[in-house]
Amino acid sequence: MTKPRKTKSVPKPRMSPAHRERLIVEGAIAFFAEVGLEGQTRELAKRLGITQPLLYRYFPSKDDLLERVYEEVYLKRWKPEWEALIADRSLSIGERFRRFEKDYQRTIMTYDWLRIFFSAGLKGTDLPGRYLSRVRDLIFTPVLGEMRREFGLPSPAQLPLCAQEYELMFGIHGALVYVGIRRFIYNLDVPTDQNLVFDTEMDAFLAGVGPVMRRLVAEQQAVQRARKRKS
Amino acid sequence: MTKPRKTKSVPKPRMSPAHRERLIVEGAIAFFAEVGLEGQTRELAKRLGITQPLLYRYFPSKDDLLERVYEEVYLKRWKPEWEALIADRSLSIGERFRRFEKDYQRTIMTYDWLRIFFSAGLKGTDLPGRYLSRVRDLIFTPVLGEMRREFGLPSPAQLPLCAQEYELMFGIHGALVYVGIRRFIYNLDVPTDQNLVFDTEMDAFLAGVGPVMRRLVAEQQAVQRARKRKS
DNA sequence: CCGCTCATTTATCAAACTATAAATTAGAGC
DNA sequence: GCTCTAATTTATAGTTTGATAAATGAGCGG
Repeated sequence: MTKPRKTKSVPKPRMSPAHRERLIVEGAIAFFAEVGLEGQTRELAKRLGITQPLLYRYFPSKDDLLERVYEEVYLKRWKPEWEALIADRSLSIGERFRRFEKDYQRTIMTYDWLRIFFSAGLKGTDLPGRYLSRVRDLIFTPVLGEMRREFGLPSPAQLPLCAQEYELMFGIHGALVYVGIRRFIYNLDVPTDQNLVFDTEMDAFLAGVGPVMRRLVAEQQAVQRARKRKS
Repeated sequence: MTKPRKTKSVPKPRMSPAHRERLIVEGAIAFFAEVGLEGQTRELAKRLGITQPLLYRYFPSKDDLLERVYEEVYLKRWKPEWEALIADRSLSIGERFRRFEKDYQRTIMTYDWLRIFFSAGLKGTDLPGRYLSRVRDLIFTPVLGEMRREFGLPSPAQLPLCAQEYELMFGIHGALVYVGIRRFIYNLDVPTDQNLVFDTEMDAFLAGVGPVMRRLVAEQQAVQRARKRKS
């Protein structure tokens, strides 16, 4: 048992604005992830051990604080090295994609990342849209191009990537994210060995993607030829 | 332009409790799906064209109304015929599973179903957990059993289904649900031809699942043999 | 150790929240 | 038509919300 302190004895260290701001942002990430974006500023302040009006000295409004949270969680955690990895032809595209998804999933599969992402989506924010556009343009598009190459199929320049091919990418991506959804959104137990789950999913995907892409390309080419014949 | 009505001329049909209750429940489903479960009873009443206290004549509290919404959307939309379909050996298990997922996804891939499901999950409700347990026990378990059979692998009675095999099922399931997530939670455009997307995903899954299950079973058997040798 | 800056708190507002009690009135049964 | 049940509204209590203004006091520079 600790010695009883004098009343009101809690030490109140005065902080530099920079330090206090960091504490608020980090506290806000944990707080809004847990209770949702409708969480109340009073409750957040209580958890931070400060008063609620102090929040408004650092952020003009609750929405501004939320913007800052998005920036911190989604923009700052994006790794430019991912794009380089995809382009590295010293590995097979299957292996490159496997390594990318492994690190990517490790990055996003957190309580904070997933719960705030879904809360923002439900709220109607354009955050998920902007974020997934980036994934599609910077990752999926080059991956599909490399797969076309490795399977001996026409390059995207010769035969544009079709929606179905993108859906294949979103499919495996979604299958992997779904593990995190079950864990952090649905509060379910998922197998402890995430790597094993990951590899199993990825094996099944890589085993199936080649034949399906071949078929899709063949269908596209048939459409093209039919069109040419007509004109 | 319509003729100006007399003031207060809006006709106020008095409804039977049963009818009014239906209107409230259906309005509540649409309302909470759109604005989230924190949506306010006043706003809901306004949309229904009734006053807010009237809601409390039909439901003792907001939480009771929400419970009713869950029941209506999740329990009432479950189709017992799904379980029969899976058991029907006049079709290959691949075809049975394809047909199940096609109808299942058509059932759940709605604005209401998905958005309320995720809101409830974020809120901490056990709804997603209970619901997915049902899917696992009534669908995934028999499907995996049938697949073992069709691939000439040991039955689940001989060699229990392992977590990895369940993850394969959750994987394809998640890949398909992810289409709905992108559409209704993230507010993104997804390809208009849902059936084509669906078939592409399912083709890739069915092409890959056989080999992977064989490998998983072989690994399990190796573990079993090693254990037997030890004892 | 004095004074001033500014980090932080107290006090408070106006609006919006769930929920309840009492007053109203539509409409079925006679 | 009269009456009475109950569907519905008005009025309102009691909290809680995001946000602001004014008061306080910690701690640095001198």
